[in-house]
Amino acid sequence: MVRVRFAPSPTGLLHIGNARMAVFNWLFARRHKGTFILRIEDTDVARSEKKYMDQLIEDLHWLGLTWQEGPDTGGQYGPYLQSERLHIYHDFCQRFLKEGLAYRCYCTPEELEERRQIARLTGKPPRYDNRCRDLTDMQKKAFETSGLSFTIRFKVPEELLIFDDLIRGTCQFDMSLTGDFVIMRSDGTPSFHFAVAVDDTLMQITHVIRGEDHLSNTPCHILLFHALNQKPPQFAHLSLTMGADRTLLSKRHGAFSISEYRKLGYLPEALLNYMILLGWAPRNKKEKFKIDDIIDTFEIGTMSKASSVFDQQKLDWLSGQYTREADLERLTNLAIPYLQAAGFISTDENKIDRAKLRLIVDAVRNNMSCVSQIGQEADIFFKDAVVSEKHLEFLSSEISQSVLLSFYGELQKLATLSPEMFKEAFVAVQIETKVNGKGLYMPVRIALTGREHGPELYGITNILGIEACKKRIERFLLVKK
RNA sequence: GCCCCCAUCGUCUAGUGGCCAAGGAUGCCAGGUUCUCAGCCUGGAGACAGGGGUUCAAAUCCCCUUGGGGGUACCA
Repeated sequence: MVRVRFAPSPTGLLHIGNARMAVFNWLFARRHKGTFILRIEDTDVARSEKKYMDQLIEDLHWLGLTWQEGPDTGGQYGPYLQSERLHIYHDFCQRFLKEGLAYRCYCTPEELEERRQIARLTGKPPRYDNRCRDLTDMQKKAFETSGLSFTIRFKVPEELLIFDDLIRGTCQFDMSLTGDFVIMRSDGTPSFHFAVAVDDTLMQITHVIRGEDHLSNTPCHILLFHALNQKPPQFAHLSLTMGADRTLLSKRHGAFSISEYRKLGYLPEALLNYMILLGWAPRNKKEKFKIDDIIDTFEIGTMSKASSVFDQQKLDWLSGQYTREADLERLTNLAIPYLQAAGFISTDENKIDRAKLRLIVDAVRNNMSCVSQIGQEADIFFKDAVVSEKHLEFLSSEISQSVLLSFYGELQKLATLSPEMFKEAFVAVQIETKVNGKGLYMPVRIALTGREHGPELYGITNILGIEACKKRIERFLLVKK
């Protein structure tokens, strides 16, 4: 039975890079019909906040991920908040101490820092020198009575540690370069390494899927698993995601938190699809897919070993694809808040003409890669054209005037204006004025929208309705009929 | 400095010794779609980091160099 976990620290908003790790854990669990667990690593009380945890859960759910065990869903291996597991780490630590696997270290952070500096300057590995490992009873007693605070360190054997990574193959580390590491901080909270090993053991994790940044922590964790009499899980270290400047993706690169993308109106399935594309390629080469399409062919071992650059343009392309195919009712609902914020429609849901809104959304969806762009695309339907000096001059020309006048004449013959009627009317205008192509459409387009670009004209007129069209044209008729 | 990981078009990738004078996607450029932008369709430019080996044969295996990334904490 496969059991995997995503174990974030609630110290900030969930980022694309981190979310991607969650996605692949989830994907792996689904692929192997296993259990996906959410565990919150909040032992760093100074930086952890409840609001980030809540946001994290919301973001993960929004992406469409679900877990079988977690702080919100419960489960038989809980609690799933490390801050509620402190006594567990404490007990294991006592056992380590009793069994001689760990010891108290009285070195102060300042001393350690100084020794690190010296090691670096002399070209030696900056490891802890294990000096508290073999204190004499006299020395121990002296430290005890002095009241100095202490950490607990794990005794690292000087051996060559070899392990197999599902993505990277065989990895080996010379542990003589590592030095005894801290498992309990002086404030009694566990270090990351210790908490992870204890929890992964107790929660019976079978596969640890995480970022490559943890690769060099892995030997330490394996040592701890051994000390816990636990067979280490299988490891899979995924390559990391970078920004355009090839540095690790971070806040500096812009809007990369999941909630930011949500606010921008990206569809979750598009984001999810894109995140999977980073580091993995579907066998059938179809880059736009539903999870169900790929779930049977997903093999974690085929993932890219090289880190990848996050490409906003490609995300926008994919997102545009999804936006074009999305259910119109859903898209319309998503668009409403943006149109309200722009002041284009009523904040009272009951006063919204939904039928008309659907037409508008449908008319402009081709030009959008995310829903927040609806405002700048759809404003032409809600306010009269603001015409520039240059356009005014264009509309005043003899040809433009003849087209506008002719079109206006056609409108007056009609009671309504369907796309078909519009096309017929334009044929009539074309015959009457002998103008065609750009010269024919552009005066009408600019008079109606104030822009040279936009959706198909017959769609615009259909949505505006005949009266509004007449009114907008009238503004630019120099000789009123 | 020390340790580890990595290296195919700008970007994401296919490629696991012959099917590769390297395929797809995105982005870019051009043409088409007899209104524009977008969309869609067609075409184009664009890469095996460099050097040594191994082999009849190397993008693929080995070594070195270079480049990138990560770690090196009482952060996770």
